[in-house]
Amino acid sequence: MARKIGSHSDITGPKVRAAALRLFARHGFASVTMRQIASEVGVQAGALYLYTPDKQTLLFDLLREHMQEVLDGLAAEDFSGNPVERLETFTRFHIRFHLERRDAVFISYMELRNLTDENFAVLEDMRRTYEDALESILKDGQASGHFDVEDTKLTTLALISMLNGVTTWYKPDGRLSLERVEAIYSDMAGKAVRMARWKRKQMLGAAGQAKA
Amino acid sequence: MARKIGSHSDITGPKVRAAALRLFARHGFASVTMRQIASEVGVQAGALYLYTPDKQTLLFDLLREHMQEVLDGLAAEDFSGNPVERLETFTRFHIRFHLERRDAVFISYMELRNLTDENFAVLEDMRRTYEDALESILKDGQASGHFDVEDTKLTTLALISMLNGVTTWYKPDGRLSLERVEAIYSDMAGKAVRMARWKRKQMLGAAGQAKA
DNA sequence: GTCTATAAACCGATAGAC
DNA sequence: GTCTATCGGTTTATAGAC
Repeated sequence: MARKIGSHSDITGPKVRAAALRLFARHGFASVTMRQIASEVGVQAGALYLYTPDKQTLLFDLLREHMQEVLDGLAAEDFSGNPVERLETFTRFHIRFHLERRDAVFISYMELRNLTDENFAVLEDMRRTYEDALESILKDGQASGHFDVEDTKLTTLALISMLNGVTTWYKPDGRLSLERVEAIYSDMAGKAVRMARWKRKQMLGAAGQAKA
Repeated sequence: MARKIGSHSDITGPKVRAAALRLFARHGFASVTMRQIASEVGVQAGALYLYTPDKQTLLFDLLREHMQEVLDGLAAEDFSGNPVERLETFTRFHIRFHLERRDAVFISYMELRNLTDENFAVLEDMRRTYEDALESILKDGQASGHFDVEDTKLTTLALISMLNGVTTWYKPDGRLSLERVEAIYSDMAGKAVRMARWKRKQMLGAAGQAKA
């Protein structure tokens, strides 16, 4: 149980990542210095290199960790139900989960170009996996007649952009509660893709005529 | 008409701004050096200070110039017609105009925090003016019964986020033409805010009953 | 595991020659 | 208007003491 004095690897490590995440989001990767991060943690700059081989890898690890959490969180959601319900589950999950990780979301969008090509490719794959989850909902809804979408890929990107926007203005103690924001966005997303009632009736009518 | 040899102020000035815009968008303000910009233009680093007092002012001038162009462009559009038509005009303008200025759009979103508080406030005012133009369309449509929006401010931000997203993935020689992208986005925006037919009928019916 | 000290390079901005 | 040279300060990363 005895721990060597001066050994804080399992404490300092997470503190380094947390400080780096916050500083990168606040000031940008390029303009944050290793000395700033070290100062935030309460160690000297040289000590940081016990926890990361270099500055760029520190950024990459933060972004990969974030994307993995997003994918794990999505996998833990309950996606039973029809496409309309699944879309609501997705939009509510996305808003809630991303609002809790605004620093990481911001960095994920802005600092990708500070990565090497290989590191970028890894994150790009993870992002695509996430987008595919939404697109498959749209495709299913299109097939079942719940949705009326011209282009599922484009619509996927449009919806995610819309949902991401919430991270740029939402304030936890602001005018609207999280529940209300989730509801409004979820409603907008639904309306943007759902088949209109009159159009659905028209199609059902045409199908009936075809049968008769 | 004779021009002093070595005098290229009216040529080099724009070249400096163009190079800075491209480099800032590509690599981020903080990681672009004055020497890189100078090299791109074909002069030495010291010569740049004939065209800007310092690096930060160079960024600010680029962003203010961009926002002014956006506001001028918007003012030149024809906003006659009902709210549904005006919303389409706005969305198509936004997509077209922003896709032609992707570097500036990207920087406008990411590099605001590298500005002084005063400079930031100037751009924030201009941005708000632009958002207000969209919100007034939503308010008018809400009043006229064309739209069914829970919160015009939030919806404004959501729509602009959605439209901005196009700049992150659109490729001029991609699968979809600009016209088609404009049409799909405009359609999605319209559906997201428009009053459903059945709901409008219900309201008109209720109004009729109230009269009787 | 953290410190101090330092290497090697680079930065923004300025001064003065032409 | 542009150049060269340079000042004063910063950076990432490493070496070695404790």
